[in-house]
Amino acid sequence: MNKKEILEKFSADPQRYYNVNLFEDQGFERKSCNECGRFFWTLDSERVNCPDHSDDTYSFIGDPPTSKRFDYTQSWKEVESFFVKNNHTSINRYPVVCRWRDDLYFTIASIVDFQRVMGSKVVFEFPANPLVVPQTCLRFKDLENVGVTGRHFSSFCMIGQHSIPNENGYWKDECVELDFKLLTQQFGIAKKEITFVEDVWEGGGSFGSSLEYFVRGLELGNAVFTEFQGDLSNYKTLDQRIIDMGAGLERFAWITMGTPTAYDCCFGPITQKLIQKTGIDTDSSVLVPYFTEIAKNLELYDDLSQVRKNAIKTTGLSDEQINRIITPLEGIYLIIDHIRTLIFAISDGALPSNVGGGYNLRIMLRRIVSTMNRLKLKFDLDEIIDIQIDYLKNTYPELEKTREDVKEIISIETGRYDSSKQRMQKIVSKLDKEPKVEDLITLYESDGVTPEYLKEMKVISEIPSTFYAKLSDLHQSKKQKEQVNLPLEGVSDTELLFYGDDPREFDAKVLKSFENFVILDKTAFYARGGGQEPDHGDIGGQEIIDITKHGNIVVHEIKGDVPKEGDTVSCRVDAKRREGITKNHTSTHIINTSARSVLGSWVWQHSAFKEEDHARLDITHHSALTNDDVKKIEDTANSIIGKSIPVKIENFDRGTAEQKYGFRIYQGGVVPVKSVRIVSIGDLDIEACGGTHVVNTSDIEQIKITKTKRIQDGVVRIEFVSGDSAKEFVKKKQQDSESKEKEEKEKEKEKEKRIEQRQIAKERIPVIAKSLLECKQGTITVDDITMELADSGKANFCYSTSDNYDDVFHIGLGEALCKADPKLVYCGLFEQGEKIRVIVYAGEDISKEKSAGEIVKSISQILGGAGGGSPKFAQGGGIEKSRKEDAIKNAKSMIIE
RNA sequence: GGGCUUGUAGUUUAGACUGGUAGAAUACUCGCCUUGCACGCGAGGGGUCAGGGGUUCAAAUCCCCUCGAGUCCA
Repeated sequence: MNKKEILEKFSADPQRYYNVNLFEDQGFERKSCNECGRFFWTLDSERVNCPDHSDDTYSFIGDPPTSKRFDYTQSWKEVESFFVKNNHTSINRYPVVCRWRDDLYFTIASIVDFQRVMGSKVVFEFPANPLVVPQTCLRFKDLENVGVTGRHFSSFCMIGQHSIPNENGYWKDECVELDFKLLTQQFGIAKKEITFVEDVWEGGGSFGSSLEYFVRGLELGNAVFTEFQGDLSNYKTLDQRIIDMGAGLERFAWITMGTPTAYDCCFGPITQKLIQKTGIDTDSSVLVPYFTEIAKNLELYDDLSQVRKNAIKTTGLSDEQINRIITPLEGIYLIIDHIRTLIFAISDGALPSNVGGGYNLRIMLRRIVSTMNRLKLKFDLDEIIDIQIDYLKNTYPELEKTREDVKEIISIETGRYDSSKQRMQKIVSKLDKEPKVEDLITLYESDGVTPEYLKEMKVISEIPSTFYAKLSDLHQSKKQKEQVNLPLEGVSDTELLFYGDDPREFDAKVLKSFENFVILDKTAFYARGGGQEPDHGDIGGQEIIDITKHGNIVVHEIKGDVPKEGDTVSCRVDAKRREGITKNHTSTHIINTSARSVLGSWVWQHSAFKEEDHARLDITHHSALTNDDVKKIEDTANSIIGKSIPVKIENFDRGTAEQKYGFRIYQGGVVPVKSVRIVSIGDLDIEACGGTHVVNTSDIEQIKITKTKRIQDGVVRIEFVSGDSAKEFVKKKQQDSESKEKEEKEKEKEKEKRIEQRQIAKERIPVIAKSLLECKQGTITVDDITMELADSGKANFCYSTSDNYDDVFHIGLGEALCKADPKLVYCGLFEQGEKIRVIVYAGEDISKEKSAGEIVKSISQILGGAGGGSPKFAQGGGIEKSRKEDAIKNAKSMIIE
């Protein structure tokens, strides 16, 4: 749908869409901008242009329009007290990690808090009406702008003012009046300063008119009146109209403070502290005109560097001033902003990683580190985190709980970046020529070396324009989820017996049957869902293959013939299997909470799988688990079992459950139902869960973690067994460890033997060599070594067939002998296990004539094997031990001839 | 979920394509020289080549599996 078309339509009928009581009462005039033609409402008779094109745009910098000054914390207190005074409920912010919506990773607007997706429809659930919320929102679209433009943040506080027009709530007139009063009465802004601009908002299949309110060119808020659904050619009024007013808290603070940038007044004491530390001269006669120009120019150019260039030109700043003041300030703003976002994200359970939204967090941390490196800033990140949390907890006290966890994650991630940079440098240093596009893609895909980094390191001068096109070609294959369409129309919902008496045997009426599928009026068979595998059993004697849930209808797939519709069938659930699965399911909850308490608050369930005899739980965690971690988690889990805690199951309205227990309940993901089933193990673990559970933790008897594995960056898989399976596993493990111990002892012995052999070689070789060489002619034997010496000028031959020595000895002896007598060929044959090995050493003078390699080849062949090597040294072997003597004879004939 | 890279003394690594005695630097220990304190010379200890399996007479090297580290994409 085209936004422009809707705006044209709405602006053509201002009486219907935009004129609110306030405008009538106060005498606002509706005008059209001389520059762009957009319609706006003002009390200022001299104003001719819309806020984007007015002369007073951004003139609040250095000259705020209010007599009062409010920083970030105070601004919220003002907003909150105003709305509370006017019958609004102030509610706590929702997590920035948007766990209640599958299609969003982070919370991007305050209205998202109250949106729940049910099927393909978005419904709104408000815990109060009207309400106001200081919602931290994360947006990564304008990351390049952060720190530079003076007003872009990677996370910001959206003041959400929401109302449903009914007996409690209100519609347009009251909304705009409240916003006007907020600005004029609470913040003391002159009425003439406020401009309302006509706009529309559309998204998610619904749309409505909106009024954006500006003061001196700064958009403070946007009141959206979500009213219609459908598209422009065919729409109808929503059953549930909604006021969605979102205002930027940072901008409220900024306009009252009039600082050069919004960053100067929104981060608390940390900004000044870092500026002092760096020793930047914050001369307002430089900063105020510069940042005012930046703010004004931002809309004029697409390219940020152009905006910057133009502002520098207009304000006449020197390169020296830019390098000394502006650039370091931009860096400081970026660092503080990014850390604030990381604090919120990590506190709410997100981890920097290479997947999904976690990648944005990793990028931000890397921007922080590389900015510090580039500007040679030496900041203590822990200190920045501490000061920021100290400040933020005035508004968000919950951040205190995760203070240390945030530091831990950031320090781990910083370390990872350092090592990955070293790696990148190493890879880059190995490049011997300028890489082609193909090489760049390989470097990027396999080694994580970005072309930007290569450009920075001056390996390439420009990023080839075809790079991104080629890259995206490589990743175009898309997977589609298989969707099974079953003829389920008109079938009524299945009564779920496993939430009630949960019988193992029951009779039920067949509502529908087709192919291999049976639908009953009620069932005690658990259908696949929530990571829990389906039950086994039989329906009317026919074995069940699979059970799935389609909406509220349970479909059983069976082997063999299906019963007739209308029949009553007797059903039996495989009790043993169910018991195993049930224990494993409750164990999953127990391990999840144990892992969280052992590892840290960032641990969430990523996914889970429960079978009869084994189960696995994937949790979010930054590193692979150590043996110590595993042991602690297991011990914690078993102590929970030991405490015999009852497992309580209650049903709640979803909104109530969220408010009461928080978003920790969504461990298993979003629950697309109005009423949630809350499974709680004391107050240790509270989750929304539809699975089957034991009555008391003691029923599980024992939990044993069998294996852990890092399955992707930021996710660790824990495989475990519980109940009888755990007992069996422990027993088997003990047997294994006994046999392993034996094996290890043998290994140890072998090692000792080797050391002993080495010692023998060291001691004996010089003695043997000496006594052999002392003899000038004939045959001599020392310690099983036989030497046959010929007249000078001919080859000398020395051999051993003793098994008392190993390879180290033979090599050592051969080397020693050949060094002393360059015309000697040494040949060692010895048995090693099932095989026989040959080592031949040839002296310097003789090796050209009688190559060790050739000799070995020949001998090995006789022994039924093969071998090879260099002329001076070679080795080989075979399997025919009995032919040892033949082999020596052969060698002798080859050498002496 | 898919792909790719990678794992060798305490540390940095060579050797892998082409299977054949695991080598160097640095640190460490000892000795000599020197006695101006990041010097020179010599000797020595230190490696389950991530683990397991396979092929082979022979595997750090080739193949498979597992584990760890890293990275890109979805």
